[in-house]
Amino acid sequence: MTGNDIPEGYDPKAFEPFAVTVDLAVFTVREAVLHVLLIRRGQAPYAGAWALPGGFVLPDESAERAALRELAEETGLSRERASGLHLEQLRTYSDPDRDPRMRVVSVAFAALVPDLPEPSGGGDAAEAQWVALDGSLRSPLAFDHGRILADARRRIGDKLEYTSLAMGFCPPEFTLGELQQVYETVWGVALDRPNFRRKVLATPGFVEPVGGAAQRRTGGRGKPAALYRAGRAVVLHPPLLRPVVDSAGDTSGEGA
Amino acid sequence: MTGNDIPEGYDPKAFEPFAVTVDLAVFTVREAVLHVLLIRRGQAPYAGAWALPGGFVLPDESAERAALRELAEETGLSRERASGLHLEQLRTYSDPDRDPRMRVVSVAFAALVPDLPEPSGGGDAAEAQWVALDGSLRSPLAFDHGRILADARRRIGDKLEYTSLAMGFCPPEFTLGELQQVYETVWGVALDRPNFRRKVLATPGFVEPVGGAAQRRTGGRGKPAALYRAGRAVVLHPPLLRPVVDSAGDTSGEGA
DNA sequence: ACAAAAGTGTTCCCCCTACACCCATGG
DNA sequence: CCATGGGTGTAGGGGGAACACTTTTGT
Repeated sequence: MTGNDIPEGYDPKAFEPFAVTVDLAVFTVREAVLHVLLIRRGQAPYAGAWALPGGFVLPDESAERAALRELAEETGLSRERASGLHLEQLRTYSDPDRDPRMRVVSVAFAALVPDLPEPSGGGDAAEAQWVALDGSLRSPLAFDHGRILADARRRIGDKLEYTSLAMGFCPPEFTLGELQQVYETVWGVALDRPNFRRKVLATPGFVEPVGGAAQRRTGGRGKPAALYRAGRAVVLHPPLLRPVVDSAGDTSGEGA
Repeated sequence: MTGNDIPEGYDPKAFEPFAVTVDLAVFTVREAVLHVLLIRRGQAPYAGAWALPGGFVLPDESAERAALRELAEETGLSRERASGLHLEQLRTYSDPDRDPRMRVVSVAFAALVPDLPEPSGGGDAAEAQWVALDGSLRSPLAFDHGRILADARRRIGDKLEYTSLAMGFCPPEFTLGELQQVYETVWGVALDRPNFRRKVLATPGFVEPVGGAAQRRTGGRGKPAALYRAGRAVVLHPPLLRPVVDSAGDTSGEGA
């Protein structure tokens, strides 16, 4: 609201103070498995449990800025490199008792990073780790972070259909095979390669070929793939619809 | 984050307190024009300007609860009736100087109401008014509310494509013509009636016919239309794609 | 020579678009 | 009986799914 309905003579400090934080669901794809960056909690509450990285919003920064700062800290990337990553606001979680200690309102963000050479980074954050989302994560996350993570994962999957989001998981130059890997990993389905290729190339400016192609990347055999980089178009039209999956797929490991 | 990265001996009160508020973009369709519920500001800053209704999040309620409370207050509806309305969180706006007086973080919501018999409601809120979004609104909104409104409007338009959102603008029982009106009004395009009908009926459980049909509603001539009500399905699949509009349409009136 | 991965071509079918056409009611 | 809005039918075209096929590399 910002300004109306303020009772006369209202004093903001009369209210119990709200702490405002950001929580980050940072995703990457490593070896065809979706991973999230998590932190093992040291103190109570939820000592020993996994939690999403995050931190307080400082008095002079927006939630977006705080999220970017935290992203850089937790991944060990420089501010410049981090600002090139995809980072988007998810939604805000504000249940009065989501933190037993005090009133904390948290603005959740989802971030996408390519497979980093270093596991996490030797910077400020000590214990951030990539955790696979393949069902092996059994213990519930701290606070309402399980829900946040599930929401973030769903949002990412949905946006793959009609945006260039998937390239956020890729290095600056990538093959169409790598891009398809991302889709298959996030969605947990197999896609037809010829059709995938056509759809991705159908939207002008979605990906653009880089001239000097065919550098050998994935150690292996087979015809060397052409390299592409992300184009200007951020919306994929027509969208790349996810095949309907009747029942299967492992959505486990997030029940918190 | 909720709990990690707290500096040792951290005292939350050492931080400048954040006020947390909700802002509501409440939409309705009246006479084939999209309207928003706005409030004329009395005091500075932005005295005399239009603003979105909203208010503080109280210490013991979530943002969702606060939004519902405000929605009921501003529309004059009972809490029960209001809770039947569509109300969804949009995103959070947290620029440090979005309010010149103090640090205010606002969680924005979008709400949809059917065309109410009463203009706004004789309840608590004095001056809430429906304002047409047809380009006649020239003055910029207070604070960053112009941006919030634009974001809300875009989100609503987008979600019409693949959800049952449009029925939020309709009374409990409605004709397919009325439903089509909603789409055409929000999107600002004309749709082919036979095809609209088929698409809406294609998803089982999206709308369901109510037995005793053909009540005369819109004073008028023509064959009486069958009545439908919202079904259980909330996703429209396949989606009802918005025709590509090359250039025209009035998106004005929101530049703030 | 064979496997593996990239890339191209082609067929079939479904759905969407566009209209034409009938039905029911009010004036 | 005509205007108006509700409802059904149908021909045609575009695009996606499925799959066959060629190309280029490593072993």
